[in-house]
Amino acid sequence: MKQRLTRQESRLETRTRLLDSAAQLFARGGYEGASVDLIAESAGYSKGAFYSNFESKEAIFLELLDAHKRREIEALAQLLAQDIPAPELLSQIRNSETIRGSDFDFGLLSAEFQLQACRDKSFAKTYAKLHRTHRDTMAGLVTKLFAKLDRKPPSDPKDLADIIMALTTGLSLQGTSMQGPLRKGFVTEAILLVLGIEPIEGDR
Amino acid sequence: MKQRLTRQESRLETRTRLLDSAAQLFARGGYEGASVDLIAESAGYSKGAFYSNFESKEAIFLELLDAHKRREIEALAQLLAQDIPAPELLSQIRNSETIRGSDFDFGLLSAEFQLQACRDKSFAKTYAKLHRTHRDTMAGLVTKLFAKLDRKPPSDPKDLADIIMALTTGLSLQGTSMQGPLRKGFVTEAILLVLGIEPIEGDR
Amino acid sequence: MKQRLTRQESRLETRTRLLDSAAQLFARGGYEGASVDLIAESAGYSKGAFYSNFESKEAIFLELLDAHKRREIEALAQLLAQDIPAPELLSQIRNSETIRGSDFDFGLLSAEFQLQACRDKSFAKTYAKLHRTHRDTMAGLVTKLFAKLDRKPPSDPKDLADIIMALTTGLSLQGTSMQGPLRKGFVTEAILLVLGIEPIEGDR
Amino acid sequence: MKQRLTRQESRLETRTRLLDSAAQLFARGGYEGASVDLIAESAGYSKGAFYSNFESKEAIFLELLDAHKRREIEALAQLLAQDIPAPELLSQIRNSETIRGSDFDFGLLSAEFQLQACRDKSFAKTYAKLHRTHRDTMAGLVTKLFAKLDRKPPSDPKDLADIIMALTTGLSLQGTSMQGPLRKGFVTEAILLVLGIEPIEGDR
DNA sequence: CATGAATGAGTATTCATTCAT
DNA sequence: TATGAATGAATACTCATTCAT
Repeated sequence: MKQRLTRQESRLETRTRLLDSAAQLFARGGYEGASVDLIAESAGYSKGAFYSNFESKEAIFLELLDAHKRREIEALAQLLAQDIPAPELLSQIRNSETIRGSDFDFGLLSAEFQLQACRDKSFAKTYAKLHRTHRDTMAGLVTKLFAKLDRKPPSDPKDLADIIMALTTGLSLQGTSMQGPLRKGFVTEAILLVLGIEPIEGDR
Repeated sequence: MKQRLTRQESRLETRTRLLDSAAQLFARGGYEGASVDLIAESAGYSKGAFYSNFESKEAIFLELLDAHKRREIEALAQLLAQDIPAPELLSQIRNSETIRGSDFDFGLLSAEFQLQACRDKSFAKTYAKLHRTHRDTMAGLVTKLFAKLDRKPPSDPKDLADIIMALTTGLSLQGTSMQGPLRKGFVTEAILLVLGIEPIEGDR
Repeated sequence: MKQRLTRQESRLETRTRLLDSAAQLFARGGYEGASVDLIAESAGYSKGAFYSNFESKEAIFLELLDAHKRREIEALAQLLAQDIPAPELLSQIRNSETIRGSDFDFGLLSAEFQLQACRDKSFAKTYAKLHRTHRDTMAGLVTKLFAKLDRKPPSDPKDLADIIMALTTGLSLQGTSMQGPLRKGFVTEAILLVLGIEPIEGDR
Repeated sequence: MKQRLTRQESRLETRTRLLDSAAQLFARGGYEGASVDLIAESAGYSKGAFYSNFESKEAIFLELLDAHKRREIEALAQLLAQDIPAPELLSQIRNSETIRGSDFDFGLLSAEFQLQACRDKSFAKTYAKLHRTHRDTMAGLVTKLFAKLDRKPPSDPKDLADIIMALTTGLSLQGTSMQGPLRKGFVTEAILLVLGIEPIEGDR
């Protein structure tokens, strides 16, 4: 019969809870709006626990950024790996972007990251690297997509990737700052517009 | 012989200087990054002067937001009023969005506004109203543009307007958080892509 | 009839009180032992008042050090300027060293300064400069004293000055760490011993 | 065949290593400057090991103080026990005080002890007792020295002992807070000055 | 005995805001 | 109206200590 949590497991659980709390709070209140105290408390721990798991507030923020970007890249890479027809691929792009909109908004978090990167050199460096990786993966996706459609991309795939990412962040920011969430499928529609692809019937 | 400034004029000058300083500082360091002290000092006044002219830090931020959006709307309205050929109209869209990139970045400020609006109900309300006006004006522009080109817009002009605005903010954020400014004309190119219009020769 | 304190006077008073509190608390509890909170509170002000008057804890410490050393140097300089017979000069040396032993101990403060200087480069630099000035003034005193006594100093006056200062600090540290204050006149006696001068009758 | 360390030996080794680390760190950074974590880590153990061996940070500091003073007393006692000529005895006094200046500075540690004793009653008591023993031993040395030189001490040997000890600490503090170490032989020279003994040729 | 995760009180410092001048 | 001294709550971070493993 299984004992209580081992030390490793317990530490991992603490880390995870802190990361979850932090993600929510950063998304809701921004980098400045989420205090270490609040993060720790809302995860059910003391400030000390926070600092025994993360070097600083910046560190947890960066770790979150990293994890977020990795997850997106991962999702895109999986899409690329599949061998499915174009229309289905199209319908999946949306999901890779707007996943997990349930308890907190990744788009907002992303905007927050970028805003912070504008102001902090070391943030900027880390961010730039991740962004580049992400962008390249997405450019690959775009290339593949157009190959499947047997058409030529309307612009350099890397630029298209940049535009798609900017659009995602921008719409997310806009949607949240306005009222509720964006009209379902709006982001996809916008992306297809950029790519010059007719929206698939029934997707609107 | 010219008198000294009247009291009214003097007050206006103080306000104006404070607003200018605040705009620059908010753009550079974000809402939290610009302290009242700094704003006042960099305008050549004391904290007291600030509080004589504005009720709070939030108030000046809101006023700035208002002025910024109004200026954009105004610029767009003027574009609409002109009777110029389509190509020239196109080349002016960019400028209406990214003007004054010299000493501070409106795109960033806009992102900051939206982020702040996500977190503050009363901000959000003010922002939503302004955004709607702005969007509608831009939608009008889009409609007119397509009329001139004698083509059908690829989507609801209001949606296109939303997308253009999101794109502008998103690219601005992306550009600043990465390295230097965006490739010249990149924003325009992206907007034309969205609208399904071929980039004009020589604009790239 | 005099009004309330002017702003300048009021500010000065605050500064003075804060400096006094800090001096006492540093002497009693060391650099680390005196918190900014405590300093401010014991002076009857808020933490904010402290920071509106001093840039940092280090700053007030350094200012105290400076003032303390200046006062000592001043006192010695005045002794030098007088035209009094040797015996009286001798009897005054003590007082110049142990002044104001009433509410807090400068010797301790001095030891604290030096200890801190051992650990902080910028402290060390400031301290070294002050020490050198102080030492040179005291060396001048020693030279003059021996001239009056018509004798040759037993060693280089600068070395003698260093020794006298070390002795003062060391004895002060010793005296305080043991029980009560040192036996009256003990420091003088020690100094005269170093200088090879017989203690004057009645001084013991 | 040699066994592994017995439990006792292993415990002793842990204690010893912790004490060594602590001595170095206290000397370098002061009482506050050396954290339990650092002490343990730099000895190659965890915080837990520290608290298995010492009741508290204060306890290890006190134990260090005790050991340090005991070692000095022991060294002096051995000097006393020897039957060597005066000049050689003189040259050995220095070493008994300033030994082990290699990897960390006892003079500084001593100042730190005294400063701490000023602030903590129980520290003060322990310190006073040790100091008295030390002083008396040194006073014995002084007496013996003058007997050998066939001269009368210039003052009460106990006072002379106090002065020598204060001088040592004071010069050590001064030397470290200034730039590099003291001029070689300076402490000895100073002590001889206090005792009214001409520096031996070649010692300078 | 040793580990190291977690605690929680403590530290220096910042900053929007107030108010007597 | 403008000043700037003072407030006090908030913030990121440190560290001696405890205790389940």
